[in-house]
Amino acid sequence: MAYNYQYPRAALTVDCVVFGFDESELKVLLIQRALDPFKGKWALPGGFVRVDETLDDAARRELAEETGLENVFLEQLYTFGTVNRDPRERVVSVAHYALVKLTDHKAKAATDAANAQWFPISKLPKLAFDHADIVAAALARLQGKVRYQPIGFELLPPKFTLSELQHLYEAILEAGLDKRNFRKKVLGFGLLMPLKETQMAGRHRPAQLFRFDADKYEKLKKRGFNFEL
Amino acid sequence: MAYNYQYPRAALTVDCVVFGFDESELKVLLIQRALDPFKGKWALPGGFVRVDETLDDAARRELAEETGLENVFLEQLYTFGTVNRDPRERVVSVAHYALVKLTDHKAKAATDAANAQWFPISKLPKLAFDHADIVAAALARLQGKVRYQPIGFELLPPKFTLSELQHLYEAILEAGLDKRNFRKKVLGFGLLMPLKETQMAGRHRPAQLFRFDADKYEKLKKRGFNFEL
DNA sequence: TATTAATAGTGTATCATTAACACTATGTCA
DNA sequence: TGACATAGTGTTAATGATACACTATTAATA
Repeated sequence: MAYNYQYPRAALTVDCVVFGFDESELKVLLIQRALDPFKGKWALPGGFVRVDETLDDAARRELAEETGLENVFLEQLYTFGTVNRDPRERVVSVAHYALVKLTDHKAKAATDAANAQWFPISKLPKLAFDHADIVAAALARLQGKVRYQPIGFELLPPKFTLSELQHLYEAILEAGLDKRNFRKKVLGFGLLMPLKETQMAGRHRPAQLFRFDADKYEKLKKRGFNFEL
Repeated sequence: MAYNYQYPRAALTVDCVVFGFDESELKVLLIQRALDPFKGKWALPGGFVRVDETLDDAARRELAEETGLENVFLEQLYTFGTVNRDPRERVVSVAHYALVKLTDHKAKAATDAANAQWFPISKLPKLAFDHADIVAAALARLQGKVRYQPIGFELLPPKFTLSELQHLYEAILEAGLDKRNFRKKVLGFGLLMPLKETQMAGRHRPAQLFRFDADKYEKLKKRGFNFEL
């Protein structure tokens, strides 16, 4: 690898596909652009990487600045580097995806991120740049990952019912799941702790609440345990 | 996303983990560095991304320049962006991994890439920068990918025996496989075409040669066929 | 207070897949 | 022609996946 300063450099950004789950729908958080190009268009939250921060740090900083979100599940997805992604100059973007609990975010949404809005994944508006490609890649990754890693819990509140969990998986995988088989499988992992509370909701039988045991998950993961759905 | 030219920019490179397979061993192609830092140390082939080429193009160009390899299987792996990867300045590297048929490469090795050398994955020298991390990530990816996509053929000559294929998978997965179950499974995919030739090798029964049917694979892949090992 | 509506919760039987296992076949070389 | 080295081949048992239907509990209402 030779060093060479004579060439112009690409600009480096991070973009984030933020997933949330609410009312049986998978949603994505978008920002309305204030400046050209694509002024007024919806886009992914993101921005420039500073020379003194890692890619992960940059993604978290932009997320906090533009949406008020902090301490979320965040992973690098893919780096998008086609030459004309940006109409002005060469910009390479390291895309990430994040999973957030919508319940946490709702309070902050009004304050920090007036121009941020959740859209159902099936009804996204036209997006700026190649952001539609990035969302597609993120969804594919989420669908793949959810099959063998229990990351779905990042999208649910700390206490949830098995029905809510099943609806989440059905929304992500875009497929119906058998109730009995689903419960058998997820309870079999031993990562769901039943709480003493139940969730009362309207005119029907209340449901058992569970929480996800993250400590136990970490221990089992280290032993190479398999969480394939 | 706001544009801002006032900050210094990170330099952007690509690096490639090139895998090969020979004599029952998985190998990685390394370059001996001619310049400081890490002068004389072994490193991954790679270099700067130009403003008028995609990341994929950059990786292929560097591979051709430094190792003489062309038309190889190449995929983006992960982008490494810790702040002090490079002792001189901020450098973000988009890592790729490549799979090559060693038989193809051997002829070229002497001419194009005098300072390139294959190392068994289990006996790598100390590497420059964070290249050891990159190799580890590439190996993990290869091990994961090989379970559900028939990419192993990229590492074998066009004609190969089932024993060679099994040894390859054993080398990648670092695990022994049952001969009968392995043959049953891979032949069951219907992607291996038996040739009329056999491979004579030394003092034992000659083995049936096969070739991988890439066209058939593409067709089945589009229909969502599952190639899980 | 009996009925209805709405979701929670539960078990079994069949089918498909995976895992374990050992011997015969065919060539070369001494 | 016997020894050696690798190729090639099926069956059984265990495990995991799939398909499937009814009862239980609550709130609302008649």
